[in-house]
Amino acid sequence: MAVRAPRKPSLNSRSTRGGAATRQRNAERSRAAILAAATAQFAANGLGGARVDEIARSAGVNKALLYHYFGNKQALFLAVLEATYAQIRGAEATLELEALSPSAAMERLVDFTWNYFVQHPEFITLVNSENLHRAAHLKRSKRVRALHHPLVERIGEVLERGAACGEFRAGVDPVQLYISIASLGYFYLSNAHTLGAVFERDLLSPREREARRLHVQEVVHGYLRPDASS
Amino acid sequence: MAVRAPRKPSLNSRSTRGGAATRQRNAERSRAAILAAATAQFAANGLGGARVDEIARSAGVNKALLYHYFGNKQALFLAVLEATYAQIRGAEATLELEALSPSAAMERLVDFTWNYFVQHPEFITLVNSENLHRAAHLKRSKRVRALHHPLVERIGEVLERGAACGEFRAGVDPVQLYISIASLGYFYLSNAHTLGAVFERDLLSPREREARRLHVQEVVHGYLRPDASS
Amino acid sequence: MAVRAPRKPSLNSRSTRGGAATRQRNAERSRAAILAAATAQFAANGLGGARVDEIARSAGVNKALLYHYFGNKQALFLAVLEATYAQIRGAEATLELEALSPSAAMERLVDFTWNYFVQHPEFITLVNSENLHRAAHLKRSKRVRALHHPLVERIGEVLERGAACGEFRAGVDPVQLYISIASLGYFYLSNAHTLGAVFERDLLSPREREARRLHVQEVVHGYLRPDASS
Amino acid sequence: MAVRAPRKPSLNSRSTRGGAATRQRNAERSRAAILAAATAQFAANGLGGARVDEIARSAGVNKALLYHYFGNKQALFLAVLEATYAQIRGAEATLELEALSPSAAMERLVDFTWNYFVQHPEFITLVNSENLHRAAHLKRSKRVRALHHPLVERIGEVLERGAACGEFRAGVDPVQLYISIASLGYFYLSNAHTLGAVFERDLLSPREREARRLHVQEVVHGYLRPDASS
DNA sequence: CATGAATGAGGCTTCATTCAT
DNA sequence: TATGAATGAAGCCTCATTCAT
Repeated sequence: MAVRAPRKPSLNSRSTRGGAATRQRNAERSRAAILAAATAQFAANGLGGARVDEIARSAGVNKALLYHYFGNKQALFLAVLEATYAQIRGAEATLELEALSPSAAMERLVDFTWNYFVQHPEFITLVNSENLHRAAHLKRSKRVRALHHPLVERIGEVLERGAACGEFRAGVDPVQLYISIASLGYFYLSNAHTLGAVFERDLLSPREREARRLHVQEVVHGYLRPDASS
Repeated sequence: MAVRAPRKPSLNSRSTRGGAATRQRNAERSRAAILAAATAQFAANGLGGARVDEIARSAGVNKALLYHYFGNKQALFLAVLEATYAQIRGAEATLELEALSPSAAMERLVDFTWNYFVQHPEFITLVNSENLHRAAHLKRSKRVRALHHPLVERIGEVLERGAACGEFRAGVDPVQLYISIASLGYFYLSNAHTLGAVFERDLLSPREREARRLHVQEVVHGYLRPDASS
Repeated sequence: MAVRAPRKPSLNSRSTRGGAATRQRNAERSRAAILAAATAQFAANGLGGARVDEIARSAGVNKALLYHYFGNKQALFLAVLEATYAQIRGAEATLELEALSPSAAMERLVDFTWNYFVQHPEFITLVNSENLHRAAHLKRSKRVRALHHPLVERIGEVLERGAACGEFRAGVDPVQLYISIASLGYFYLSNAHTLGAVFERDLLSPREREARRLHVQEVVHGYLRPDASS
Repeated sequence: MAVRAPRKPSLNSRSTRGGAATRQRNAERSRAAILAAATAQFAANGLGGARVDEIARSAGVNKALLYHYFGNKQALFLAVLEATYAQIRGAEATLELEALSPSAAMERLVDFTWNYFVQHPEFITLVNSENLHRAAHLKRSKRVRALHHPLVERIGEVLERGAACGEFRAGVDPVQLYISIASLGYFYLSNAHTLGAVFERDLLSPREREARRLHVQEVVHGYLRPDASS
């Protein structure tokens, strides 16, 4: 009555063969599967709209396991956010901007950023969802903060080189610039649906997307080029 | 002696004497109260996160009345969206860009856009929420589409005047430009929480906000100024 | 997706006839039905063992209504406790102990207490459950405290009269005495199952119950009678 | 140089060399650890409220081991109950009541009972929990029944001696008396939280506890003393 | 025009228990 | 003897929506 009745042995047990290695591997695999499924679900529906049931189902595991590994929905969301930021900053770190001329470095950064957003639409929705919650989860994460120090430094270095050799205007704040570079792509893609609806243009067609990429390059380049009169 | 204070009639007190006209007025008042409450709630929590109960409560009306007027949550959300877009486009329409030099007109548009976003944070969350739903509601609204034709025309006119007199570069797509102007402010404000967390800067402090406004002006102006070599 | 789909009209609506009075009456009736069902369930299974589903089902109402009226399981439990204490103290208050001789008054109080416990076994389980939780709910209830002031006063008055006329020993603390009177019955009934099991006696048979009632009377009377030597 | 501190072997460390004997010893240790942890958890939360997870964790063993040794939660609960009853009856058996005068013997029994309840609060909660389940577990245990025969006999012997020498009234049922002795302490302690809340007294303070002990002695003695007139 | 009562469906989370080694 | 991985069932609670007046 008040005590839960003992569970009868289930009949659909999966008799996975394999040694301790298999178990171990499955543990990692389960965690990864949950994280991947959660990323997809949170991206598609936001934190509030995602369903734990659906995440577990599409990860191929039991809901209880999800809670065993991640604690609760919000902690899982934070885990997803951390993995997501680690991914973009990790990819970004391979750009080797130092090896390029300032203009070429900036062009590559702009292209990378745009392309990353295009190829990882989940990044945008996840970050939007986190902003709806005023970054409540991210604020608690030291890991994510640490990821961003090198980014700012690298951009600052490019700007300095560019200013020194006369390719760029001087006095540009690397954080402001990075936010602008991100803005021009992120907003376009994040708001493509409403913008497309109100301006009656399919902003996500390949042609329009390519046009936008060029436009962003032009805006950034146009802004950075030094004043004609100086 | 104490004079009894007149009882303030409740928003929709049924004790109001009067015929159809009074009833009509109360109806209008109720509708408006619901819409205002819904705007606040949807802005604060998104479509999925907003609670019909809470909207009704904070509007001071019964839930059933809300359904009576608006049908369901999604229809209410669309009503909020339409009102929200009408508001920004209406305010924008009073700018009288035609009366200004191209540069001044552009500056005013940029300032207006930035300031509007700052002063109407609900606009951003509402539009984000609609984008999470792939503009499913907006696509059904003719009203909103119509609101945007004049905007594009007006910007196009400024760009043409600017190109003609040499103040601006030629060949700029007004839609692309408008999206960029919006991007630079919207993204900054929409993502201020996550950006603030990862860059460890309070991007919403008055000082930082003013810095951003100037930066946006510079980016737009820097981009539009004609090439030095031409 | 993220937004819950609208509910289709249910087909099993109960077309209760009747005017506003019916509605009103049903509201009270629903509350009362929930409280009664909750009392039974909490008594049978304790706070932790009771099931909200079962309470709602046996009250003939929807779970959501239960939450609408009572907030949550614990608040419902407190409501049950308050009603339960009000009941016993209310019944007790009709005893008119002042109209009886001290001995007769005490006898009546002992009988009442024993009989109440016998006839209201739910009282015992509910109070036990609350004690398992260290009276966490009761401590927050002013209502219950107020109920007990008259009880102590009334017992004190009987004791004083008894001591004055030589029927009782002097210096008895009314609270200690009341606790003892309650003990002798409550413990017997509350622990009848374990005591019955270990002593191999059916302590709840009518004969044994009557024997216990007399025993309690004797213990109380034996204790209160003044010392022979004095 | 720093001398490396010897690593304390974990409770069930598998690195322990040795044959079956060692394994046996660890097994015993694990069983005991589980039983102790279970006693604490069941006492603190009742059968329904205790968590198998928590028991295993605080015993420092794996949950599966717990099931390996005890079968299931309810069987573990019974094991705890049996050990608990064995403990109190074992301690009681050392009282040597036969060596004392009837009055002194009774006083010692009352004191022992009270003190045991004070020092073993887990006894009370465990027994209460078992009563909530109508002694379903205990009824199946022959071991526990056997423990209680000597108790009844010993009390009966004291009562007879007391009646014979005129110290006690005649005709007292030893089971009734034992239940009353237990009642007066058990109920007070078991219900200290609710009684304290309603009577607004801290019944568990040292001073109040001592007052209760004396009161119980007085009640038992007052009841047992022979009638003055006879 | 307005309302308090009521509900079905589903959401997050917990828990006793078993599996495979 | 011992364990980490995994799960089915169920528990508490919420929420958009409808009913009856």
